Amino acid sequence: MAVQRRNTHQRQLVLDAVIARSDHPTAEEIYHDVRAHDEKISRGTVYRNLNLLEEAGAIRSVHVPGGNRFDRRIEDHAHVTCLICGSVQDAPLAYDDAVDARAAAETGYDVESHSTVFYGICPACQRKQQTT
Amino acid sequence: MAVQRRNTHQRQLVLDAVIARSDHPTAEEIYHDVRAHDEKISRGTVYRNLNLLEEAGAIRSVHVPGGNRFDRRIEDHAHVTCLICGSVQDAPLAYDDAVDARAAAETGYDVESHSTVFYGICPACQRKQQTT
DNA sequence: GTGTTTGCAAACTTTTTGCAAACAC
DNA sequence: GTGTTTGCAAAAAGTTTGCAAACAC
Repeated sequence: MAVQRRNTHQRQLVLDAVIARSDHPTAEEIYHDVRAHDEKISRGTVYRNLNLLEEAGAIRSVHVPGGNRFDRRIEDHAHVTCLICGSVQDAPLAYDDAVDARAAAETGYDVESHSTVFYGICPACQRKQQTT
Repeated sequence: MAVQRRNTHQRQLVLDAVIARSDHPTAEEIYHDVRAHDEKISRGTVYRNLNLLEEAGAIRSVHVPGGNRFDRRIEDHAHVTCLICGSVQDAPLAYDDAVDARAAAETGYDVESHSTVFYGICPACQRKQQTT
């Protein structure tokens, strides 16, 4: 059975902070944003709630070089990340359920989903490289 | 200009340790394996060389929940990871270059490659769940 | 000989955790 | 009232770094 969850002020603030951003923030960035609304909330509470909200399916996280990023979009979708500055954005890519079954059949894993990350250089970092 | 690289005993040991494993080891596991051959090598040296070898293209790393894993296979390919124990394995999935161009066109990023990770439950963890 | 690399240890970053008080239901 | 959640602070985990000695070329 799932653990019972209570609706606390702090949990709502963390969820709101993730929803307010479209740029896939880090835990530290969420902590910073939440502190702007509540000077007393602690880092531990932010981390605990990010993990609980992810478990509950209210938010998701993206694993990229440089750490974990949180995502308000909970449907399956791809991302692109910058190899220089680490920025993360949504990327268009049709989600193909069929490949999950194929991967399951060939690996023996009970596959639930998949995630694709594109690696490249973001527009801002491209401009900086040209200046070099 | 790329930094000049010297062929040290320690660097070779780290590379050999990655090549010797097919299970996508963590940095700590590589450190442990290398220590079996050289009691004096330090953690710092292992981390430095893993990063240098990855930069040089001799090995790759996979970013999954739970941390970074190293991979002796340097060609593009997919992975499957266990949501319970964190194990990582190669997964069969045709690598499609065309999607990189599409992602680049729609995001403005200069996309170099992509990586797909399947999430699921590995055979061993499936068996443990049945016992519950 | 020159410049890179190593071992060591300390520092840093990020995340988790124990506990008593505060809070949601 | 009962059991969850919070803030705090410490600890844990993972990785990086400064430096003098050692080493590769």
